[in-house]
Amino acid sequence: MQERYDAAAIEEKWQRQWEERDTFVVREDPDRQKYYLLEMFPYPSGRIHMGHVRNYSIGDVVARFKRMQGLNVLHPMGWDAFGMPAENAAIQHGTHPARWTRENIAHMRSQLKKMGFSYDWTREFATCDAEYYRWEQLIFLKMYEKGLTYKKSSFVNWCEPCQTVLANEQVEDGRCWRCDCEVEQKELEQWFFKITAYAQELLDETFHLKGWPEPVLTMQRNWIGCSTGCEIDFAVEGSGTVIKVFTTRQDTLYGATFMSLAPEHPMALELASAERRRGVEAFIAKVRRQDKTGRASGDYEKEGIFTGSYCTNPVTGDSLPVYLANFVLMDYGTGAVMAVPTHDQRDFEFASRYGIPKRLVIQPDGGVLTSETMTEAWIGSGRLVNSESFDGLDNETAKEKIADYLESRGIGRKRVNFRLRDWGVSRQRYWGTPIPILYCDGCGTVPVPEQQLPVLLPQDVRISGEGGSPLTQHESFLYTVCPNCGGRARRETDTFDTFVESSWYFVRFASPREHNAPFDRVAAEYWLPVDQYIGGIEHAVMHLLYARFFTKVLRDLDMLAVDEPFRNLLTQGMVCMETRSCPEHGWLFPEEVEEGCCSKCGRKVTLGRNEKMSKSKKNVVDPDQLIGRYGADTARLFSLFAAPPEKDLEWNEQGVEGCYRFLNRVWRAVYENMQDLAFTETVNEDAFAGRVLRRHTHRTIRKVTEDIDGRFHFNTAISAIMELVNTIYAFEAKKQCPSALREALETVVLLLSPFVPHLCEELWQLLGHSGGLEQAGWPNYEAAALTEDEKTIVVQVNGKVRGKVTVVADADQETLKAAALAEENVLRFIKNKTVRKVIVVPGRLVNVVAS
RNA sequence: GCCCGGGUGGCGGAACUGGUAGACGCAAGGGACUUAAAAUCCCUCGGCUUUUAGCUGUGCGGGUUCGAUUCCCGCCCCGGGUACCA
Repeated sequence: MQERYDAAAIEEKWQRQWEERDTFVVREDPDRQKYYLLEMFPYPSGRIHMGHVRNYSIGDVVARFKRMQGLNVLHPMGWDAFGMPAENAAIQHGTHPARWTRENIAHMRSQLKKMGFSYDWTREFATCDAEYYRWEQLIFLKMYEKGLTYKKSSFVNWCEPCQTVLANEQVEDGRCWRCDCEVEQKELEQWFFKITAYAQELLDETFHLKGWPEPVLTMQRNWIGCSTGCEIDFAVEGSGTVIKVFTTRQDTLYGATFMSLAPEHPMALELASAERRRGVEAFIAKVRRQDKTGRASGDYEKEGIFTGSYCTNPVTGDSLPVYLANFVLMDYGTGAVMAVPTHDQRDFEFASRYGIPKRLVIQPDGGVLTSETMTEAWIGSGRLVNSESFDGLDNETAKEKIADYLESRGIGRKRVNFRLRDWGVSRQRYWGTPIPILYCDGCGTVPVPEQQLPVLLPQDVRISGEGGSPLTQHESFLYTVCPNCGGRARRETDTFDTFVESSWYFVRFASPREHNAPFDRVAAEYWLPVDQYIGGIEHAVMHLLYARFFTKVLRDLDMLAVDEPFRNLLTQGMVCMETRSCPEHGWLFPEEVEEGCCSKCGRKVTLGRNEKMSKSKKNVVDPDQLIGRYGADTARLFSLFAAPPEKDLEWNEQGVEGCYRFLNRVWRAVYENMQDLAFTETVNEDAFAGRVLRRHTHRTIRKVTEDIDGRFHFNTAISAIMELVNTIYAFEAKKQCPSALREALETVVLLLSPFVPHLCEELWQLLGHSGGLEQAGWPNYEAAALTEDEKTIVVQVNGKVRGKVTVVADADQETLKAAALAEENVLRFIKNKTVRKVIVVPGRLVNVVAS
């Protein structure tokens, strides 16, 4: 055995062995318990960053742990390869998105391999493979047949000078990130998935996903946003039309004194009176210039305009002015809100601003509110007033009674409304899955026949960033023959939202080479659902909700008998690092800073706050350098030791140093004890020292097993192993207790192996085992080895620690109490006081209450 | 704005169900070994004080409790998401 720990040599050796022996290649085996472990696959941005290292290190610990426990572990990896950055790179550097993406994948694959992650690489695929996206097109066609996808118009961010649609992140303060021109809202016909048809089921199932973090479920419930209320008809005066509103506060209907509509409401213009029309048009145009995100998040001042029309409050008969208001969104409810200034704060402010009357209809218990003296809306409960026959009812009862009354009169109906909107999947972009639809002058919208799939994304395009998607100008792609009438047809040029690819990739991994269908049903039903899914908290709602939706769609298309895709979910925090900037050169990479100064100009560098690592702010650490200097095992260990998975992780180079030192310490612990381990005969094994070491060994097995399994407290698991290593170093009775020493060392190697597999495989072999770690299996602790003879109990007086007593481990309450009251320092504190009460927590503490 | 988290020494974090606050590691200081350095090993390490001990301390202000980092109420700050970044 070599004296020095040589990470590079060991890692290369074992990575080669794993590859040559297909160690992590799996297939379905009905006789073995399966375990499907999945980490969110990466976008191939160029190089892996510490967020990936962390995510995939976490996953690999679980994969290796479960394998050691004897499970049949599926642990695949692939690439979420369509998306905007590839197009941005094409615009900036002229590289074709396909080439850019393939090169990035090649580099990132080699980086992941150097980390020693235990993937079944035979299952790898990229979503930009036609062999993948063709099946996505097929699923779309099946959804189309079933009426789960449809077209409607909706608004997009539009930059007129660039002639292109902008993503929300490309809009900065309402301006285009490239040309800095004002962004406007443009109406386009777009494809949607009917996720709202699944709103109730998606919501109901959140109450059964026991393996998901509660905050994620809460976020999904709030996102789906189920509310029960009424749809109420308000007749427009002097016309035969009605405005339908949705409200959850029908108990305040008698207090409705105006109506507010979204500026995009289809009736907005027709309601404008002749003399107000120009003002209304100007207002609508103004709101269109406000970007969607900003409007929804209340960045803009709340304002509105009177249309000149009135509608009738169906219960009071009062005439209500109809306004357009920028804070009313067409996407929610009916796009029209009955406004009750006295009981809704937004309406209160709006009414005050525009001089609209207020009418109090709910009086809080014991309160004496009047509409004239109110300074804010009363949104709490109370009894109805000014509401005719409903006066005196508490408002919750009134909700029910008024809903019944509206239904009986035919002017309203009870309704459940979801905040969740249908999923718009059209993107006016090149680098995505083509939507398999044709438009024929004679036949209209025609789905591409299944046997003509895939609709291949053409490669011969130039991407300029101007004039929209190059597909709209690609003649041979654009024009084809209508399968119905044989006439000329034009292809859909929109591509899918990339969330569509990530909504079913976990199913494809079960049979990634299947050539006749999206997946092999038997394989998929063997592996699914995913037993443990691991990824960033930023995906808590959208990706995870879409994936759940898709799984249910596949089920209803009779393709897969699975209701929920992910049994257990772990959401990890961000990896952060401080930012650095130079007054001359802007953001700087860490390696561009020398002794606090910019390496380019020598100016003093300003340190910024800690932020999520991102290429744009250059606060990134390249794992390659880390692996080069310390090895993959150290990089893995540090990313796991520095913080628990769900918390944000702040980068700190010195912590890495410590982890590297620890691995050296483990290496030396084996190296230096090799001689002593050679003694196999048991000499005086019952010695007290040996029993103490064994107790620590078995306590560590229990602790590490509990920390890994289900709780993912890797940082404390590693701490516990460090403590055992410290104990081994301090263990003096090596010659007397060689088998206790061997047991302790081998336990360290086994427990540490999911974290630092290369080092541990090597040490396991050096310790004389030929079978490898997976064959060795995960150790079990012996309950008998854990028993203690004595325990130290804390004694408090009035809740403050005043002493400690050592008693036999199973001491009863009376013994504890007596020992506590006899403790010297405790006596000092209860002198001249009366003992009122003594609280005994067995095995922990005694608290003497005295006054 | 709305929804979801988080805030503990010089730093990362620990304390699992209300029961010793600061495990483990980093940094720092002191010492040993060495011609020297690296590596390694040992000791100290929240603050304050009258230092075998006491007071104080988990973002801030209250509350519940024998006892609160943990539970409740009200604030402040930071992070994530907010439907076209993935």
